[in-house]
Amino acid sequence: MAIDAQDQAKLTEPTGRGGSRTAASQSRDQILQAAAECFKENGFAATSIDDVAYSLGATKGMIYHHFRSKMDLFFAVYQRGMEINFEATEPEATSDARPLIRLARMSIAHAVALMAHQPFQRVLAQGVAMHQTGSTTAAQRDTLSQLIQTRDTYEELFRSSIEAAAEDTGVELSNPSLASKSFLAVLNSTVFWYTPRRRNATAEQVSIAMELVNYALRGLGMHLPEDAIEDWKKYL
Amino acid sequence: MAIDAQDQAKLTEPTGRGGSRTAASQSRDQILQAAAECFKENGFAATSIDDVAYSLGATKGMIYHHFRSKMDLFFAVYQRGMEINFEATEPEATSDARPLIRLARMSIAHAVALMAHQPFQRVLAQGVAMHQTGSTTAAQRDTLSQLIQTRDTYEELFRSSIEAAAEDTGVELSNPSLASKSFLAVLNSTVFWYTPRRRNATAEQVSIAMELVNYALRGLGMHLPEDAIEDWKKYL
DNA sequence: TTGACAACATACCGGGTAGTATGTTCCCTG
DNA sequence: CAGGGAACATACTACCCGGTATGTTGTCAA
Repeated sequence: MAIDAQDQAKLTEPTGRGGSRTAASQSRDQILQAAAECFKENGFAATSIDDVAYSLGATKGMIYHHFRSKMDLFFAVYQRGMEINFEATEPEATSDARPLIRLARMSIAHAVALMAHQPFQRVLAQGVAMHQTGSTTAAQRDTLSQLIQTRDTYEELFRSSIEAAAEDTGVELSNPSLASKSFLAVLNSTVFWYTPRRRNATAEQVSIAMELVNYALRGLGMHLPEDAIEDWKKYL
Repeated sequence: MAIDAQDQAKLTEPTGRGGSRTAASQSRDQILQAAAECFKENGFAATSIDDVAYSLGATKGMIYHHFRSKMDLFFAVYQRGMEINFEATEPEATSDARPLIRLARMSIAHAVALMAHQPFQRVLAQGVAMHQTGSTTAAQRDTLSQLIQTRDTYEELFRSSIEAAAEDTGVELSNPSLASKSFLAVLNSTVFWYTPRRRNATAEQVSIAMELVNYALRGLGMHLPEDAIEDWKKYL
């Protein structure tokens, strides 16, 4: 449902003058960005629609023109966050490099995306937390389950990559499930403490990401190969 | 302030018949437990005082008889969580074993305590998140800062232990701050996915804790020494 | 016996907020 | 140049919830 709206927005993008985006699509993006920021700041429950609208210099009516409910808005932000993650890691994940190289590159890309789009990533964390508990209506729980499943798929991507790398490098994983959970815990840890510096934040983010991946790989009994870093060195 | 009330409760504990606790102290503990559970389930903002009261089979008046405000209740739960952590790790932290052994034992104790008292630990995470943002009044922000400082002290305990172990084992930490953050991220990761099984959860928890510490230490370039495990083997 | 206080329950108030209903403006199409 | 709909703003409602004020019951000390 949310996907349809998104696709529709993309299809109608080239409308208007000079190839600029549709007003609707632009507004929607701005709302998502603002909502992500607000949800990150105060959490879903403590954020009012008026808060989001105010941060846009708009009113509640504008938000409800684009989203049916507060939950819908939250779901859209969540999905956008997942899109960001997939777009960041997919190019590396589908490459035909050696498993360890692939895993390392995926991980760095993931860690960098995490820091570059912090608000959305925090919403992802909140969404997972919401799912672990109870989120009111049955329909919402259904939608949320679908979104969580997307996230599970994403984690599965890492898990299989980890196992492939383990096999290729001859490493024995005593508990693959726990190992991949720990692995991702390290990569995702920046969500809780990282806040971007002034300018040239990219260099900082890449640097941190490399250190984290280095740590996470050592935890698995592997070592970060030089080949995996090369593409990122230009950002430092 | 909250400490005073707690100490007072402890001092008056031996009152009444048969050495049983004061009714007040007992009620307070029950409230803390129930509140931790509710905050864990739905988060601070989405949890109403009525929710907590209902889960106790009591009413709002009872809660407000023991706590001035919802924030006060939250702070008390937070502090109880910190007490749990300190009590779990302090015996190991102050031992005179070799640094690596000390670090390993502290870490296992910490990881086990985390799983054994999950609701409180999730409240800790929420408290940190609250502090990163803005939490209304100045007085609250003050109190919260104090509590966060307690947590910082706790993390510092680990960081110094990590550096001591690194020096003792001749390991070079390229970035000690990042390393300790990653280290704790692994230990704390269970908060987001672990839910206790039926009976004999302790064995499961100890098992998971050992695997996590194993991973976290390898990330630092160290290895979990056998001596550190022995005390825990009796739980398996 | 009394009265004073702890430990609650009940009743109530006021502010905030999700959601809706109804304007208003502007652009695009026929 | 209608007129219809998209893209909002304004106005309003109903409800939830934090906090308070007040009532009720049991206990214990004088």
